[in-house]
Amino acid sequence: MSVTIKDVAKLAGVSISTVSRVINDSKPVSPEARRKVLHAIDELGYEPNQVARSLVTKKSNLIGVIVDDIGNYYVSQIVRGIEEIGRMYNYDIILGSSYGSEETEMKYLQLLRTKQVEGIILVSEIMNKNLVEYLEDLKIEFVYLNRYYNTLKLPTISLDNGKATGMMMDYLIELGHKNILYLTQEEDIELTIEKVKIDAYKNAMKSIGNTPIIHKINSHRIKGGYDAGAYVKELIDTHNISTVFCSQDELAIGLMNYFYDNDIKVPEDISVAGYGDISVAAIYRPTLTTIREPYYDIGAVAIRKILKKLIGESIDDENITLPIRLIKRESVKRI
Amino acid sequence: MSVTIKDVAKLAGVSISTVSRVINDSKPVSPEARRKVLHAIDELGYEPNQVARSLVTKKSNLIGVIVDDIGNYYVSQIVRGIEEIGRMYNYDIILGSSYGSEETEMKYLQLLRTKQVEGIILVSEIMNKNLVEYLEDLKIEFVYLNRYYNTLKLPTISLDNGKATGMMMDYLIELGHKNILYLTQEEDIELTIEKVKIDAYKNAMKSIGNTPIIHKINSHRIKGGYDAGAYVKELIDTHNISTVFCSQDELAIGLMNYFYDNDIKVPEDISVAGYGDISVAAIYRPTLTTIREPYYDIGAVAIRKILKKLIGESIDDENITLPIRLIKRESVKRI
DNA sequence: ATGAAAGCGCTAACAG
DNA sequence: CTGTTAGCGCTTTCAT
Repeated sequence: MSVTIKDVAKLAGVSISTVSRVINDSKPVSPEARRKVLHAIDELGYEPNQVARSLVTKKSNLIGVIVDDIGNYYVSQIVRGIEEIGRMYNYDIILGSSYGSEETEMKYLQLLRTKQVEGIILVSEIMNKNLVEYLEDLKIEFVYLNRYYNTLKLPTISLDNGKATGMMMDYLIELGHKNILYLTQEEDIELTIEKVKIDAYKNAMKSIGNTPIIHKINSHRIKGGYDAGAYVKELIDTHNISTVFCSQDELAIGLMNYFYDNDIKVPEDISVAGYGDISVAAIYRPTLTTIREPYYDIGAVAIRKILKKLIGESIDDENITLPIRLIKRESVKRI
Repeated sequence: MSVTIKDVAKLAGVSISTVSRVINDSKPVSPEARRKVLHAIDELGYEPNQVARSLVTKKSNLIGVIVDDIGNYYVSQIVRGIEEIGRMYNYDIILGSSYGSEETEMKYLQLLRTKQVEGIILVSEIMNKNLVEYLEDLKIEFVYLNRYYNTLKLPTISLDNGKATGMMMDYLIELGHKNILYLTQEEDIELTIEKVKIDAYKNAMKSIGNTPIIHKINSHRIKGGYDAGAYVKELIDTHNISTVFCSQDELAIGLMNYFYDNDIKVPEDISVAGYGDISVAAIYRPTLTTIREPYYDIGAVAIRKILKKLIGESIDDENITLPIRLIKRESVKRI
């Protein structure tokens, strides 16, 4: 049996209310009584039972986080942001991974409700309509993060992906590139964040009087980039491409792997640019020129948004504009 | 106000005990009553409050997981293993990262106690003596996982690192390598898992009548491997080294980066082997020959161990021997 | 098979 | 400033 508030009260010779008061600093307590209570707590090694406390206060100090796959680098960075800021305000996170299953996402969502979490952050990669509906009329605070899909109806943290794409294009053009191939995943274009990026790419190409050359594949993984290699190589030859700009770093890495395996030198023979700045981007050789998406900050802002509703104005809003940065590395060379 | 068991009871026209019985299947209930209760639950969208339930049953169905850094690939794999198995038995995880701070580890530990977690898994990278003591006389089930240090007093999941090192050495020797440099991090050798690996390396070298050549550095990160590059290059030249065997993949990748940046070709000029099979090992070019440590399984076994104590024999023991595998890739070539 | 009632450990009026 | 008391939502005897 673990030690309860009663044991402390008894040992200290006061009532349980007094004990409660000192551990919560909720009401004035005489120095004498406080001393005795503190002593008793120390003596007994007492730790307040948060479950009991939650039951009465309705505050679990728990934020539920459902992610696609904690093994993904960008996901882990978001979680890290959530966690670090959460800890500052004494909130802990309870974590679940869905691995892309709609069913699992829903299951976790229900579960988190029963655990009385005060807020939910969802890091998803799929477009789960059921879930969107479910969330909409949920009384719990939540933020919906999705790297690929736009969900206009749900509170989220968004970045100016169009501007970022434009930055990269400006850079490439400045280095003398003209025939730039854009490699992207094909998805339901209307719902997709990719739409604005594609538009930005097209605009940039038009601005230099060039025709956009887009190749869509059905993957945003490394393997997808690799498998697209052969066809991309054809496009390079037939269209005199000097740079392949990939909509995700994973595609870029896959493509560079293909090039390496087929003796095509990056950036000597062809430049490659990515988007995301996943961890390998700086480790791989040649290092990958890319756009850095501030995953850590996205997580941090997401939980701030929730905490703000929960504990109010004491959260520093800062109205952070999330910094998207162009990271110049070795995979793109001047022509 | 959310809907409680009382509301269900009222609507169904039965007592709360009856409702409790049907949701827990704890005692026989007449079909008629059951039907009414189920209907009411459905009508109201009732979800039992787990906090209240935990308070009385003393079962939170929560496992606390404290990790060093969820952003580390191997850590995320362990967590994934913990989570997937936990979910099978209806246990959720509450996660905290310590980022190498002893203080944070301790803080989380206390916190998890107050949250009434039923078990704790610690994935640490440091040797936190205080914590080891604290854990020792804690009544909560726990497993201590540490990739670098041995803690004989604590329950853990251990691998045969010596055997794995031997496997790699046999492979290298079989390919004709004789002068093999072992690159490792220097630590308090007695407490370290590295000790057995170094011994295995030495034995293998002696078995072919060669003198061990070990270079110790004070890091197990990519940067450490990179920074060691210049000196390693000297050793290669002076000792006619044909392979550098690194005690961690991170060191191997750092070293290969150095080689790439200095126009030394792997594996043509020098072979490199790693240990761990972190995610980049298969992505990097050349792909890294290494030892695969079964991180996912380590997590899975860790939580199984705890659940076994918690729910008893119903957990399939399997007495899994964790598979350590030699992964042959491109970074090592036959001489 | 079912309901009444006690109690899990704690907080928050309420009365002094 | 302090103690008494009434719950929070649920499970679990104990009667019936």
